[in-house]
Amino acid sequence: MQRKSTIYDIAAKLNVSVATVSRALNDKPNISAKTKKLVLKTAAEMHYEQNLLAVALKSGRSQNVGVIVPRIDSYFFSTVIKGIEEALNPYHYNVIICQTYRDKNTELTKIEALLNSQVDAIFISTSNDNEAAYERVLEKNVPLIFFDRTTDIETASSVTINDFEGGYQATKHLINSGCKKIAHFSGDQNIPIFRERFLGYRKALDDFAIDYNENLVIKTRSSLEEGKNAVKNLISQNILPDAIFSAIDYAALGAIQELQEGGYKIPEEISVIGFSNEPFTKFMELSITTINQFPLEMGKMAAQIFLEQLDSADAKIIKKVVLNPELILRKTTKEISVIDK
Amino acid sequence: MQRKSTIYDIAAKLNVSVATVSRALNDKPNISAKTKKLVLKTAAEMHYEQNLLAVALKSGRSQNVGVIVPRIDSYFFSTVIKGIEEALNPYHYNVIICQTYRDKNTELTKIEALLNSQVDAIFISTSNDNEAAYERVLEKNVPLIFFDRTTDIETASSVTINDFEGGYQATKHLINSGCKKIAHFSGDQNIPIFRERFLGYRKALDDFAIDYNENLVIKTRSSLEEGKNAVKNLISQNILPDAIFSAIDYAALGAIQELQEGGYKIPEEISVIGFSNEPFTKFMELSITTINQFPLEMGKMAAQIFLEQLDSADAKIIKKVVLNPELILRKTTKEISVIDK
DNA sequence: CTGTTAGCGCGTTCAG
DNA sequence: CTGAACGCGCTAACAG
Repeated sequence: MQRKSTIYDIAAKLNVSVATVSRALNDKPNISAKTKKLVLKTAAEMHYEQNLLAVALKSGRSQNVGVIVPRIDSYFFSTVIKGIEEALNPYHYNVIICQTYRDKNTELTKIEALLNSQVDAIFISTSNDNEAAYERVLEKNVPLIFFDRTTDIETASSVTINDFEGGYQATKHLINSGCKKIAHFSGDQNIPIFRERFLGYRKALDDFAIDYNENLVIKTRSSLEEGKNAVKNLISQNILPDAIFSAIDYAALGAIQELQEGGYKIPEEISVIGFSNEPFTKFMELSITTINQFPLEMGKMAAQIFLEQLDSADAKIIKKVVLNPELILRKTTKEISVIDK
Repeated sequence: MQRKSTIYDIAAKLNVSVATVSRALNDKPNISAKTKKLVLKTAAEMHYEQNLLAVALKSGRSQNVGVIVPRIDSYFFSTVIKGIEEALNPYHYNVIICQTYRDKNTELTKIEALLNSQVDAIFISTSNDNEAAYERVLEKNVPLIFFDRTTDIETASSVTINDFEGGYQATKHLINSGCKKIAHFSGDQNIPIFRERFLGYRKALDDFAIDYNENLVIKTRSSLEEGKNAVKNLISQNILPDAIFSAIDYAALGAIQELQEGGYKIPEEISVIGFSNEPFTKFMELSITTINQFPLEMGKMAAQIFLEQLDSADAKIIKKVVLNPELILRKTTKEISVIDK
């Protein structure tokens, strides 16, 4: 194989110094047009390519950023990553992806690994509260940007959606379309985003003077099965509602399937709203009403914050961006029958 | 902020040389247990962390690999990447992702960028034939592993699925379940994988003595709309078949929706098979029969090949792995009515 | 306008 | 067992 050529090789060949070569290659001043042209020409001939590793070591900037997510094979996360990649691409950043599977220790390991790799920023969707590690990242002055889920750290930027508002909008729509007994399939209430969706649900009930019934709130994890079980649960208790707001699309799908098997008409007898706008919600014969979390925009926004922090030198600006979710009306809910207040 | 501590800092503090520190940190021989312990202790106290950039520059290995895909927000690609990440994780490699949007020039740019970043390997799913660039990668002795789609380059490894076999299996199943007039929604026939699927379809027809009718082959791109249009096309020509083998899941879905709107019974009147096992195919009320391409395994296998090449030092071994696809039977096809030959 | 040289942080000969 | 010194490839400060 042919060894990679360096600026020394081309300097030797031309009998000039490496500084001159560097100047020519990097379009720096203080060099005659003639020698510059010559350097550029022979560099091309020798198939010279800059070793970014050396540049990184010298400059202290690796032009790599790390993105930490639970998993990458999910529409939401891969789309956020897409957004980050697209926004950072013009600035020649590479994005390194890390999966944690929601494991606290794995998350910790990945953060350390990225730090060791000298990434210029870390984007993270966490549910693990590795506060100490986040502080360490910040201490080293590498920008830390939370997305989707965030923590209480004041000094880190974040991009999230207003989950409370999402829960509120979903519930309000069900009420406005005539539903009066609304169940909620909640995620793990220890996780802030699910807590917020639940609180939005509560608030909407309050605002429209509908009594809260805790028996109608069922904790479900992100799976089709849990949605089915939740419906079975309601049926067995003989408290089937006229609407379900599921904080998780997959659980909404399970609920719909279970209801259809039971012969219930959707949305006439029971309306269903999911959350996240997973691709399948659009493709169903009975497409599912759900909440758009704008993952692409979320990724781009997060990248944008990082870029702004770069510009502002050391006066690091913290931004807490909260995106507004969007209710996407489809076939599992009825038309609005009440004037929107 | 506190500056990152280096081996010089800890050497100074202990009044030893950096060589000693390095030896202690890297568990090398020729060092007394006592000083080693001391170094390790103070390194921890000073929150020392290895700068992988320096290690990389020194060793010539960055511990980064690049993965180039058309887009990352697709189930297939994100799952392949997941497989690569999981397989390489234990060996402390980071994976850098690049998107090309199938643009030839973007692909070229990304390859160069990865090379400049000194990645230890490049994994790529291409449809662009940047042969010259691939050769350059190989010349620099960085392993190049194609997955999903490959080229004719002899000296690069690849992991693909047997698309011909996939097309054959799908068509054969339709025939065995009693279908006699089978349409094919093909992708772009200039792309090898689609060409192969088509050829598998042809071969199955031949093997079972069914006449080939080119009017039943319709070129569709990867979208729901194109599947709908293809069905409309067949109906308008009055040559509606009793089965459709679509080389693309999305087109299969479009076909199903159009057929259902037209009041046709699936699979009784018309069977449909897709290709790729996109997540939505499983979730539909009428779940879609399709072909599993084993993306996770594909990623892991590709990573495995890279690891093997590392072990074998310079005697680089080329591997061309072809995975066998799997027919996943669901509700859009009928039971087998004929003994499988 | 050009060349010399000193690091960036680390691993690794080679002496001792 | 330990230390001095070099080099990975590049940029930048300083001299000329």
